[in-house]
Amino acid sequence: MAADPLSRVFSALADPTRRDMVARLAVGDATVNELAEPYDVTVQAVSKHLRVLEDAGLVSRTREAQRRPVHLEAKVFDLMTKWIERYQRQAEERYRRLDDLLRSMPDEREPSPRAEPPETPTPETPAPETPAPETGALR
Amino acid sequence: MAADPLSRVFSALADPTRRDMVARLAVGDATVNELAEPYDVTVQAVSKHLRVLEDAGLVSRTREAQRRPVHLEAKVFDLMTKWIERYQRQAEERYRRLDDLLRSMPDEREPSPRAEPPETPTPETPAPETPAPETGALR
DNA sequence: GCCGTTGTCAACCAAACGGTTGAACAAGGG
DNA sequence: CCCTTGTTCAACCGTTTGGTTGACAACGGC
Repeated sequence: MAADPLSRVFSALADPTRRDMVARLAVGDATVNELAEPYDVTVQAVSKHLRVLEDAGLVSRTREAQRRPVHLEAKVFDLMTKWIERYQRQAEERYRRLDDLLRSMPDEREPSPRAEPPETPTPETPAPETPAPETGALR
Repeated sequence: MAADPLSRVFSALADPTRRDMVARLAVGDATVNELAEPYDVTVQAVSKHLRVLEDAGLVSRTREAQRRPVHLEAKVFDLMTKWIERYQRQAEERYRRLDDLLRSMPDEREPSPRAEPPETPTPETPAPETPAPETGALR
């Protein structure tokens, strides 16, 4: 079972059935049987999927008589969006910088449209991962 | 190999090593060997990871002599953020509606903090998946 | 022209995944 | 009190995944 939370969330949403269940749960809480109804898999399989979603923190279950209503825990999404936005922004920023550079020295034999940011030709950059945020990433 | 693009992207980012490589590539393009250097796995393993990222559309490789510079294709992130935001919004909206309802009829024996949206008690909702966007999603 | 560098392909392996069936557990309702 | 309903646990099975080693293709430098 993937140790770090971010991996768990991404991994949980990597399955179309599970994404589908999240979509259903965004409409409202549901029981396991209700969730299983649209699919031609057994209830046990759905239960397993829910466990994955629960481990990822995307879903919570409360007991209510013999039923176990499943509830979408939407705030976990933030984990992903934060991660994604960081690198999206960073990539855009880099592109902008490169663009500026190419514009500022237009005679230099340009190294091809997509290249390293010149001030960091290809050095170590041993810890590219964001210092804290990423889980155990960097292993 | 996961058929739908969204699954491929989520799945590609479900691995910490691959997320790490994306983080590295946000800084600037890199060759396979450069990417492999921080890890104690073989170059072949890194090559495999890159293939996964490439299949997900997160990365592109161009030939440059015997080197194969890897480039981050940041716009694929939009696929995920769009999906996530939809359900995040939907869940918030639902919560707001439920909240309003509870406030508007304060005497009714409340069914417990988290429950179905009353106007949709637990009907079929046979196709919870977003009609178009999902799996065939944007594709 | 060969050699070293860079990267991929192929075959293999252990572990994880998504699914199944069958049994068990939990809580009401007759 | 048993029986039905709802859900999970356990064992098993085929496929996928992340990793390995070994061979080989492509190219540039000397």
